[in-house]
Amino acid sequence: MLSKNKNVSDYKSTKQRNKIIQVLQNAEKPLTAEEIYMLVKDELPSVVISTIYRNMEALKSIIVKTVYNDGKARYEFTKEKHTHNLICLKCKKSIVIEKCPFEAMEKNLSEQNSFEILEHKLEIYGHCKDCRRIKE
Amino acid sequence: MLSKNKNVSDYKSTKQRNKIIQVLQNAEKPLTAEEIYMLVKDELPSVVISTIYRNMEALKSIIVKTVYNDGKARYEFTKEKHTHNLICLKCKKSIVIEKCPFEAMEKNLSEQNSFEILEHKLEIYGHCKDCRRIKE
DNA sequence: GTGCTTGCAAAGAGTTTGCACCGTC
DNA sequence: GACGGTGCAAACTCTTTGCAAGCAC
Repeated sequence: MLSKNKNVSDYKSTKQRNKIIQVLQNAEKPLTAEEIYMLVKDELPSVVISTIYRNMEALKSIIVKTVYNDGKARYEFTKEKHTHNLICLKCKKSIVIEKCPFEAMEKNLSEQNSFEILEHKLEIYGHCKDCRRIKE
Repeated sequence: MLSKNKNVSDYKSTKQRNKIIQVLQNAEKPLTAEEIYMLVKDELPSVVISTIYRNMEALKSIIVKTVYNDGKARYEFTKEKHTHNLICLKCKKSIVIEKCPFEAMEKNLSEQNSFEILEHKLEIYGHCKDCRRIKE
């Protein structure tokens, strides 16, 4: 599994791969392998979950993997624009924040700590507008 | 395993528990269960890793669990003061950021999205001062 | 003594991998 | 036709759980 500097167009187009990409494009939140699997399975009943995992690996260059605190990885397309999400703890929906709240601090932080910042991960958890109305 | 509003002092003090707490206190970074296990094992060779996991659960109220992108959970004491870390991708050391870069944005973000923010997770990855000097 | 805690073994969940067949280019 | 992709089954890693014995209070 060595990276050979491939880009996406080097890969074969299969019906599984195409459907996986379509599922991710239509997703309104990052999806778990299981979720992608179920959605792909709707149209291609014979897929197995290892095909999902192998494609996540193959499409690595255009997909971001984030492991949440429940131990499950979520996958989504890399945004052209760097964004973060407000993640609802009840309905699990996620709201995209266009402006990265962290950006402004990054330079200072980097200088103050002599630390070369390469990437960061910010997830914000709470209750969305809809779920705040529901008394638990 | 229902929470009965216990606090830490409700729990029995065992040599395993005490050693685990000591290990976490001396840690300079959040530790995996495996790392805690190995350190505890040095003094109590008979411990098993399930004891570590069960104590992480028991001490939940004073410990924060964070799952990194490698799929492994890390545990550390909850800081009185909310902090974040600069995590070095080479040596894995982590540098504490006292001032939360996110705090200032929180109120605005919450209002703009009608989202009740309950918690957030911010991890910053890069290379620390020491590791920047080393050519890979 | 009671009930939480531990050690041990086995089970679970999520993810990865070996292998033979299949499909794309 | 070559080679990457897929289905299937088994393996692996991290974490959780049932049970009986042990230990703290």
